[in-house]
Amino acid sequence: MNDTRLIDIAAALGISVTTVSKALKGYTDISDNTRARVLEMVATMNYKPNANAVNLRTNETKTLGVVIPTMVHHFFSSVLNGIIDEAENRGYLVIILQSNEKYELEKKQIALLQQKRVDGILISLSNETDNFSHINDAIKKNTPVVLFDKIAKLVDCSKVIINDRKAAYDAVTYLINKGYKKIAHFRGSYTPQNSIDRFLGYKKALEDHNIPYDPTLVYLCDHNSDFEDGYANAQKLVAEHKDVDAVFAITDLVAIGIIKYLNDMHIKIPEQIAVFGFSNWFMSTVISPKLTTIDQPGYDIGQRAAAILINEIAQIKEHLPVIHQTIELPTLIIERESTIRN
Amino acid sequence: MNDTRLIDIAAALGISVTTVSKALKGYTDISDNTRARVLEMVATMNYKPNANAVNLRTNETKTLGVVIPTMVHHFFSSVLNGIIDEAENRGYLVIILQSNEKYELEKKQIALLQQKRVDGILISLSNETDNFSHINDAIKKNTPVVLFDKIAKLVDCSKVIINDRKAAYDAVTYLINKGYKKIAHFRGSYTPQNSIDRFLGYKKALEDHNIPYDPTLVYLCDHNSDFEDGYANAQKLVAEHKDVDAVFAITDLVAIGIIKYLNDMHIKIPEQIAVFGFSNWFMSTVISPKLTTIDQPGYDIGQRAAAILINEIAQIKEHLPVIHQTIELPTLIIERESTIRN
DNA sequence: GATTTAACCGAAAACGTTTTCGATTCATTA
DNA sequence: TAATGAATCGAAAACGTTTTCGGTTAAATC
Repeated sequence: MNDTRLIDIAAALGISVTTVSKALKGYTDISDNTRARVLEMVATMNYKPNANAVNLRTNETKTLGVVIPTMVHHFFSSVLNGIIDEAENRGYLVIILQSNEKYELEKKQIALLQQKRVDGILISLSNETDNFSHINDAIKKNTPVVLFDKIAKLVDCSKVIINDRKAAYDAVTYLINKGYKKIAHFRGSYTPQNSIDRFLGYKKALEDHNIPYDPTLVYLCDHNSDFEDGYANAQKLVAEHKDVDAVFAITDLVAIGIIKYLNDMHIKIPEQIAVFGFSNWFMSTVISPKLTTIDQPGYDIGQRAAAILINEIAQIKEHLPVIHQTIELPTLIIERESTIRN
Repeated sequence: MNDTRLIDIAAALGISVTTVSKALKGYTDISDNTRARVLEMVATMNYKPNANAVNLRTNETKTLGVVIPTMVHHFFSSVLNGIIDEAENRGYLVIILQSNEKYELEKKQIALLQQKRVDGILISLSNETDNFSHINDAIKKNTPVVLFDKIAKLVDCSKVIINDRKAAYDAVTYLINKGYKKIAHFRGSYTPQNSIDRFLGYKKALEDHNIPYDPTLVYLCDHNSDFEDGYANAQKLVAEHKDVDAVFAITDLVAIGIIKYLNDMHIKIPEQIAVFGFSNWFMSTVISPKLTTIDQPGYDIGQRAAAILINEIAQIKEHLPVIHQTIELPTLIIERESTIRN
């Protein structure tokens, strides 16, 4: 345990701890000569500041907290990637916690992060969460929060999202323009905003193109596994609606469940039923047929969210007013085999 | 910023900071009465200890550092899941850093973690890493390290791995027993231990079953994308060896690249060529045909690695001798369509 | 009644920084 | 020559805890 401290290099140089500290922090009342000597000794003694002492004194940790529903998920791991990169570039480290889609756990994780005194928190809400007092509590205590992906409009903080409603609208419009007449929607549970928005986009697109909205064409996927939800509901769909010719799924995984079932039943995609996903997972290029989907820029979302958070941290530190912003990142239709009829 | 401190609740109760602290830490020289009063006041004033002050005083951070090649990867996100769960259960938080398979970055990340004074470090080595001084340096400075998955035998620390050689041996033996005669191997780059071991397992299985080892049947996949490596090398394989009837791939992703190419060429799997993967990603149940593979218990690996690390931290703290252990987690053949001939 | 013992509490130091404020030196100016 | 100013440096307090060690009270023992 050869941790050299400020006092050690001060002793080695025969000067005071104050001078050493000041030399390192760029104070102007230190001569170039001593500064050079300090720098040299720091290098030879391999001095690294004790982060705990610095944190205690400066009252910041240079650490960000992240709470996501689950980490084993292509989209979220992409987001994390963006967060970690941006944070590291700006001198922050990242602590990651999972909510497992549970409200109580999400609440506990945020409390943990506050106790660790992270400088800011990034959250994608759990599906269960419909009470935001734990978030507001953190904000009130001066810990800036940025919401991403699964957000709540009611919370007063910055947000980074995609326009789920528009993306869904575009997807369904695409299907309509391709000539599909009877389009089903496999939706997610009722609380998450993006689940609601994608449904609304679906409905709006139908209405704008004079296709009557039929609630029996909407299937709810709110069990544990998106994949199995897709598979099971595809079975119901085929049984209940002989004449359906396309499905817009809330998730690639749901879509892949659908494809799986249709393949198993030897129902031709897209000749008999077309499938449209959402997220553009890697997997969707590998499945057969390749899945048409919406590209959701996970890395960018993470990166932007971290950037905004770090800026707000800086503003709070300088007692500047912080203006919350909501950033909407563009999505793209990725057209592949599952919707292209010859 | 209403952070209540020890001194605040001491003042509210008219007692000393010492007494409050002791009451909270279970010292026996505090009366039941005052302890109760302290506990109550702590609750009403919502006191949370300042982690930085505690860390400085106790010289520990209750934080673990993790360095992995990449986070956007099913196996590694599973491992992280296991690490985070175990850590949280034992009162630790986790800082995650990526090496992007670069030695220099890996080195930098470890230095960062040391500076943050994490209590221990978990690493899966980058493919580039063939010098381990940065790891040994951390160990020498009394920061325990546990290696997992991509390890180096030369480093003196605990390790959690699977028996790659045996798993590969089992896979190839399975193929041989199924009647496959000419089995190719798509291997990984030359430095990582598990790449080497899987290759050796492949070779040994052939030899033990009197099948001559043919180096031209071994294809190197060491580019950026496993998937594309698999696809490209499958093309070469089919061109160069008309009579190959099975491939053992180092990764599911490589295997899926192979499947993709064979599907594109309308080469029947497994009738013409069987494919065997490695890792049991979720994706392998979704591809068509479903992929036979080796199940690699990512979550368990992470959990065990974290558990060992935390135990070693405790032992070091109590000045007990720590005995490094290497844990080998069992793997399983998951038989699916890509190798089952009718 | 004097002494020991047990029960309970607090003063103070320590962890390693950062930062304020004052002190010292030396050259410069009136 | 005395006063001013610039250039350097250091003492000390502070951040919020934990822990050692000693002190005080009251009950128990001789």
